[in-house]
Amino acid sequence: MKISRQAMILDIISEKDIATQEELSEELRKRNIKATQATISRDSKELHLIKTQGENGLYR
Amino acid sequence: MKISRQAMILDIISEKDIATQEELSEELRKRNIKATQATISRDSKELHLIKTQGENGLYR
DNA sequence: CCTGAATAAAAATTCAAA
DNA sequence: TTTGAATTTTTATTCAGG
Repeated sequence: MKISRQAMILDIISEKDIATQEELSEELRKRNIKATQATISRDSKELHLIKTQGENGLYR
Repeated sequence: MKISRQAMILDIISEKDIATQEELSEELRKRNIKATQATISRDSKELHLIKTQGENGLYR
């Protein structure tokens, strides 16, 4: 379900250093949520996530 | 020169809606500053620019 | 309306080279 | 140390389909 996946995404990036949507997909999978990069791209947009620049390029 | 190009980048994005590094390259060229996407990518990192998400995806 | 697979588009990086 | 050209990687979008 979309809402819970997006909530989980926010949870993940608040706890871990995530630099790509693929990494996010992997973390979701560990939590038994299956989502492709395409879906995460759409989620990122809806959640207004941004990739910080500078050394690491993490999602926030 | 790097410093003035980066200053110009900040100036451009404060005035115009810029969504891609190619657009930025074009705007620079209009101002007689030649820089490829690769260079702008590096500048973006140094300047800590971010792409906002949501409808437009502008640089800030 | 939501999603995945495939693809396109954009951004980051590598590899000379100045 | 900075850059461009080429390439790789990442992200956005298109195009079905559920």
